[in-house]
Amino acid sequence: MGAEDSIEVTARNSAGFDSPAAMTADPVVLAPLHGRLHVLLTLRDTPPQVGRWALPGGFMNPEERPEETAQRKLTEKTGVGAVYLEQLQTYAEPGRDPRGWIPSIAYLALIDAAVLRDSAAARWFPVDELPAPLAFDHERIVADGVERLRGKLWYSNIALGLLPEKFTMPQARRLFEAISGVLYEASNFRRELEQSGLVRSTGERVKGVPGRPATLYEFVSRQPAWSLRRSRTPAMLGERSA
Amino acid sequence: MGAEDSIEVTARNSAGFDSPAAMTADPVVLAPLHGRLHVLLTLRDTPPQVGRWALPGGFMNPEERPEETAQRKLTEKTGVGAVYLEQLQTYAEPGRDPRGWIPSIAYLALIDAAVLRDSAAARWFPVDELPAPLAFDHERIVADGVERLRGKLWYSNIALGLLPEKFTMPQARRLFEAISGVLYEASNFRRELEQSGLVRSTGERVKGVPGRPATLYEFVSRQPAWSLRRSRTPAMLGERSA
DNA sequence: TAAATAGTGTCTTTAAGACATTATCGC
DNA sequence: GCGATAATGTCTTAAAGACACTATTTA
Repeated sequence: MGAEDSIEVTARNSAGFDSPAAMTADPVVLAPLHGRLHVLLTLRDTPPQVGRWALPGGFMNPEERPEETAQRKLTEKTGVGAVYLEQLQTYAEPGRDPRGWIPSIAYLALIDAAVLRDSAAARWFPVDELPAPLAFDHERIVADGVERLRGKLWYSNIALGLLPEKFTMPQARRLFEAISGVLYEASNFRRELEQSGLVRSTGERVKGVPGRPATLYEFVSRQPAWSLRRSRTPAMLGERSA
Repeated sequence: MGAEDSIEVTARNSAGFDSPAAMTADPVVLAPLHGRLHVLLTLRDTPPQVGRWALPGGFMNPEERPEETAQRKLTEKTGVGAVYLEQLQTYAEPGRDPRGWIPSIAYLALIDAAVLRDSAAARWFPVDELPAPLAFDHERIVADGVERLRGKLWYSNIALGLLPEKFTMPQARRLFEAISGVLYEASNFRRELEQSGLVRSTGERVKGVPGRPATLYEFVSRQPAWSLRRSRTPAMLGERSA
């Protein structure tokens, strides 16, 4: 306490009960850079915890949908919007913020690495080399965000939005490798992505590079939330009749 | 507005900004009953939306961890604790609560059907036959909870906590069927559960029932969050070296 | 013995890891 | 031609659906 007492914030509602002092939206902004998964952090320059790296979040307000707040804060820091945004979890442990009762809704946000621009306000860190300690409980939030992305990698098309309009198979593979931290066998990777039906060859080829030129692929559709890994569905047995 | 204006609640923090008027924890309490998945709802008896069925939630406070609030509210309504509790999502759309800015943290809670007791304050409804309309956005929250449970059914041991100390294979199978709404082929189901290593035969048998007596099984361990479905892991290719 | 339910065995399809081989580029 | 990289083909293992058949109880 002591020094941080001065910044404590409290709130009461008009019925006379305690209410949250505020609520923040904190996006875990992830992007693959140099073959590794990175997270965007900002250096805190106002109390509390000045000098620590933190998620690029901000306070919410009653008129804005929480996703919009997360998206807006993110655009303020990076100049670009997220390719993908989904709610992670809400962190509301007592004492997580020294200022008082301030729950945080965390978001998983993916950014297209191609449109990234450097920013004085923010820096990218490899997710497995964070500058410890992070502000508040942000270390745990980053870990949860990374876990969510890796968990959904093969069960949705979540990562495909990070690829450019046209891309090659090795390019897609390296993206998946950067996200998951695992190496995939090239021909098997190709087979799975082709069989998914999500992509289609354009017939064009990359040129000017050493080695056999790679074929360019494009997306059949950019619809969100498809499943890559299919499993067989029962034929004889089916939905239980209500 | 009009009639509901009278119950509007607002809050400001000591820094002079709007703050949430309150925050609620709303558990989606699920249990298999009579072979179907049911959800626990309470009838609202105070404004707003008196007479509508709602999730058995309540207001949070700054001193309590949000899971504790959810667990406590649940015990108040049912007399028992949850076998399983995990955070679902936070709902904070503007206007979701006519009283003002009141976000809700929703939880997925599973209750052991064997210890259920009837309660005047709450009733069980099949998840596909809800009394429409539910209060607030609770219909959507219930749907999200059911989806989460079904999604995790085969990728965790989440459902096994709903079985008694000793159980038979057909019993376990009917539980999975009640949750997923899908029928499983008996011998394949047995194979998967046996191969998972999560359960072990006790050698005992059920008696006094028509038909061949079923063998009783027990859990090897009750540790949470195991994975049932295993997939092969790459042998030659492995973790990327940092 | 008949009906009912539990349990075993096995055939088949297919997802997916491993890896040898071939193709096509720049230099 | 040579090194580099992409693409194809195929062998193998194992997960899992389908289903015929056997076993053991009550009535």
